Amino acid sequence: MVSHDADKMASRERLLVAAAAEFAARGFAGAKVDRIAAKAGLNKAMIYYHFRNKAALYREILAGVFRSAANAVAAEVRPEAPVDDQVRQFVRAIAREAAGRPHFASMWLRELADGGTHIDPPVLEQMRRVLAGLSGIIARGIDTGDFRPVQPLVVQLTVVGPILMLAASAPTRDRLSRLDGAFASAGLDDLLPYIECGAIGALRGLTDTAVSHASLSGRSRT
Amino acid sequence: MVSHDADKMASRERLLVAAAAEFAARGFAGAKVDRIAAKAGLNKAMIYYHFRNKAALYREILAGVFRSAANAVAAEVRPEAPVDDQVRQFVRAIAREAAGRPHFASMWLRELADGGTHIDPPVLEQMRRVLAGLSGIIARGIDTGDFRPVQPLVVQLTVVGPILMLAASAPTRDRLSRLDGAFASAGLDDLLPYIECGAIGALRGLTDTAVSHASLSGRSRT
DNA sequence: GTCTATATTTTGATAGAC
DNA sequence: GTCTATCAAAATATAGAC
Repeated sequence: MVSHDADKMASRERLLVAAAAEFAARGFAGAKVDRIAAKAGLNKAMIYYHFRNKAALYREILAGVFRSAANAVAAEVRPEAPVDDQVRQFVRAIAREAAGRPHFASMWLRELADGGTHIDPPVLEQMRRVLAGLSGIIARGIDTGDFRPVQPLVVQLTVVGPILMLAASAPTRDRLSRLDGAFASAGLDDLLPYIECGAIGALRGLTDTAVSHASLSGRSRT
Repeated sequence: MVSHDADKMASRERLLVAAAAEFAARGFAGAKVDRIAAKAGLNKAMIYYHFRNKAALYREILAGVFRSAANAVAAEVRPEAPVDDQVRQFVRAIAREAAGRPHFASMWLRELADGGTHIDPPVLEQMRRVLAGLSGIIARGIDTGDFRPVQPLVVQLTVVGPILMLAASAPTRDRLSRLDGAFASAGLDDLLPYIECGAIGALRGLTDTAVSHASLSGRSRT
């Protein structure tokens, strides 16, 4: 975190910030190095002075996004707290990332849609840490007899999915709300209680709706 | 649905199929017209014979994706069924789209990340229909006294979000599962009961976790 | 309806002066 | 460290023959 080369860091950091905005808004292919440089108030050549190429710049940003998320989960979840609270802490950690880092949601969603093309070992390691944090919560909840066994990935999808969609859709909904008010009316404050309620309820098994899904079983892994 | 010009439709349809795959896998900017033409076994110029340009082709596919989803919801949800079942029918309609149309999830997620750049009135109308279907279910559930008032958009995010993430992440998880088994182990069969359980539980208000979220209230609409 | 050939722009990347 | 100038490749789109 401490800057070794204050001179170098200044422009490098500006490029990272500008690139994060550009990549999040337009994706890897849609992002243009000229635009990144302009947004950073620097020349295009500076990108290639600080980074090997466009892909390397993207990877560095992607790793930072997931590292920050993994750190947030690790810092916010208290293993000694009641398991219900741990779930809320996990949800809140993700929500805080989504709210505080405008690029977080878009970059995660894009990476999925792209088929994880840019996921290298450093990025993978951070994704692992996020999922591991949640796995620990569930394991402790099973230990205390509060939760039933559920695949951590399933819980992660149901928690992270809605948060990412809400955050990423904010610009779209703002634009669309002028045409149809139904799209506008939601913030994290509305969503989080609902997510927590659903997640904890499903983990405790309060509602048992695991009935016939025969009609879909043939296509479950497409 | 019936083809007027059998000759014309053949190549046009092949282009639409090829383009859907290309756009879903690489996004609008990442997709290349040369690749679309090659995948359709046609010449690049044929794209401009059948469509005004790349953007028009994309818009037509996007409208089809959402129209199909809206139709599925309208067809599958039975307003006279018990409200719990209606929720399951909605979930299943979305899940069937995600499972049966490989491009469905990626295109929706990308459109969000892109800030809805390509959403024109026809597309918007179909998005409206999906949300309206869910709004109706909730309204009927409130009428019968089974559900409490919740913003339809919030419910849609919690239902659709996880399904899209699961479907879109399938290729990524397949690739990553060789490195870490925790990413692989989930299909729609695992996810759907969990989503239904969570959604119905939250709609009925079985678990009340709507406690203090003061720490986030300041950043809820960022 | 379908293809070849080509015009035009855009874009990622580099060489080299300062 | 930063910029100017420029290259080479790629990509969208069109004109026109068949």
